[in-house]
Amino acid sequence: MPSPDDDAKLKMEDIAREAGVSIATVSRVFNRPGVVHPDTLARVKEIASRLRYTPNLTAGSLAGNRSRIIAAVIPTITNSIFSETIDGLSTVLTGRGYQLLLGQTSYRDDQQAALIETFLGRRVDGLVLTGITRDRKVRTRLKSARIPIVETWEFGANPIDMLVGFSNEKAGAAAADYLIGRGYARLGFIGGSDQRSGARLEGFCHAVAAAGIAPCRIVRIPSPSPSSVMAGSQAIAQLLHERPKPDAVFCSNDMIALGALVECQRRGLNVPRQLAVMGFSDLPIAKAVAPSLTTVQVGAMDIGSQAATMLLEKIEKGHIACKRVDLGFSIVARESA
Amino acid sequence: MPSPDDDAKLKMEDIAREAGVSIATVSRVFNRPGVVHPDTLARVKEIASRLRYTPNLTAGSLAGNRSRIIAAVIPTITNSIFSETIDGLSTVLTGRGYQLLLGQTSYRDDQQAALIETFLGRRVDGLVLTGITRDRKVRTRLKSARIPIVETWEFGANPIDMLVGFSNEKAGAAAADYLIGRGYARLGFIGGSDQRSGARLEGFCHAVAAAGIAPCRIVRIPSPSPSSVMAGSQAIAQLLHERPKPDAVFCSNDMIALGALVECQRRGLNVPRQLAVMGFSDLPIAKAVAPSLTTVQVGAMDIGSQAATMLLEKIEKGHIACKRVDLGFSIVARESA
DNA sequence: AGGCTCTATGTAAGCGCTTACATCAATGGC
DNA sequence: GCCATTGATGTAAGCGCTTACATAGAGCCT
Repeated sequence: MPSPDDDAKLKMEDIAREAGVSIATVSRVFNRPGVVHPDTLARVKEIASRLRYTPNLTAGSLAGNRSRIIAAVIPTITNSIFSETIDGLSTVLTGRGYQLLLGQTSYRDDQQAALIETFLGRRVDGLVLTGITRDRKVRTRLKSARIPIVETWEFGANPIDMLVGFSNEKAGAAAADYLIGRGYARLGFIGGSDQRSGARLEGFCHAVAAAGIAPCRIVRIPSPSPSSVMAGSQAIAQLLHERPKPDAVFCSNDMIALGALVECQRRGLNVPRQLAVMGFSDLPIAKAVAPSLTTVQVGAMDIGSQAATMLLEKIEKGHIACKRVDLGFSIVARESA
Repeated sequence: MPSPDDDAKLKMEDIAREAGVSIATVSRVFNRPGVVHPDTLARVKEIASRLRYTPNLTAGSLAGNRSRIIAAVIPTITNSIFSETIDGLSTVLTGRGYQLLLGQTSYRDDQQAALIETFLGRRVDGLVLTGITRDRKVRTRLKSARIPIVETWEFGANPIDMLVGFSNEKAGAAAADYLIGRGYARLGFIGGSDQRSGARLEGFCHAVAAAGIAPCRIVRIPSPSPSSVMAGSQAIAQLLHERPKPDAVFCSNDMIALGALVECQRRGLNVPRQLAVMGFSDLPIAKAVAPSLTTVQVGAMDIGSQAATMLLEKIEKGHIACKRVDLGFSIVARESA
């Protein structure tokens, strides 16, 4: 009968003894295999795997002052756009030997600050934040932490460190311009109440004003919403009460737009003839519904992979050529608008 | 001009010196505030916050042999059912002072094994796995790791440690029985090719056979599918070629069902009159679409929160009363079937 | 042969905490 | 008044690694 927890308390020392080398050499085998003699390398590896030894990464982190952990702070993972970003992040990180620590804020600033504090205490090697952090105190704290940080999902002038995203304002304006260009003249907007939806709304309204048409009708949904789809249906119902009725509506995400679509169908309204509906983010579902959803494509997953790539470059090289990446957006014209 | 990274290298020693106490006392202030004198407690806390001291959790983990990190391994975060589970997990863990390390397998067993190995090296306090692990080697490794482990999304007899889920087979059978009870007699099945979808299919087919009706038509979608919705549309198209045509179809998740719904709508087929469609998991969207989706409700988020709760109980008390929790499922009858 | 350089490995000093145990003063029972 | 008890704090030994520096041998040049 083998010891019940043989591998549990195995340490480098045990491998070193067995292989007749020093602890340092075993450490090198795992961290810089290139510098150890091929024979030694093979022997140590063989012994380690035979004994089922797994290096204690916590000890390694402490001694090496490098955790190989990246933390990401997002509003909520249940919003598909953020899970896409996390997917992109996670895939790149895992491929490069890093792990992902995940925190959700539920759109609450105090939660965000608390999570950041914990992650800094954990001595993560890098941090991915959703949106641009505006809180002065948090910004200061983050800057003095001196670790690579990427802010995402927005684009602006003064990131804490690095930035990957796009201009939500321009995207909102582009959506308005697209609708106006298609001949719609009574535009509605349905959006969340977070910062980024706000920016889209702003851009949207500016473009509407610039085109000299009537100001748009607005419905905003409280941020931690149980179901965006349902909220979208309700919001469109509200918008349809207005006179004159809107002939097109821009929704600040695809799920809301989907809710709008469904509600139109339920009321027998033809989309886009009687009401055009436009979404935002181009989730896989946008292309699959009928009528397919005209939307603004923003590469949610790319934001994640790009953020990971930048973080790793900065961590490993110590500096990075381009701190701000504008991934842009594009209008995907489909059937709904 | 303040030191540029004043808080970066602050340690307990600095706080202890400033407060005129020993390091041990500072440690107690953070870990067992109850045992230190109220005056001392207040003084140390004040100094720590004034100096912006954050304890190094990595050092704490090493010394205390407790990381306060739980790792979760899921196939992919982009599948809503798993992001709901992660949401449940994350919310409970954060509320109790734990962090979540996330890993995606993309439905690949080698990836799963590699992730588990890394997480064990990280000395996580607990592990959440998706599905029941069948690989002998991995099971052995996991058992000898002697940390609390919860397997999820299935229910069976011999978990590695703990288990929270439901019987996919019974759920599949229940879906078949429901459809049969509603008078449908030519049943189709569309599902993923993972273990759990397989179990649902099995239950479904058994129930169909038991009812003495014709065996069901089956379409299986390769597992890492870019879009379940699209795949659902394509699969239903395939199924509609069969003769006699199915009069009802059970989809192993709501997104596939949604794709089926859309395709029916596109072809002008009335749901449920010409074809009944039933989903699985009861995502928020199921209730919101038109026709609303009849589905099997399984509490994806509850699986996460329950897993977290069990893990923490076992970690903190050392044992747990009930190692296997069957969350069950229920049929939610709506318009589509 | 002496002195270089280069490669492979060993030595040992931490990394910043936690915690068992020791200490000491105050308290209370008898 | 003495001793046992309790509460608050200090002492110091690690936790399991990484890494700067030291060492030793091999190969090469002059």
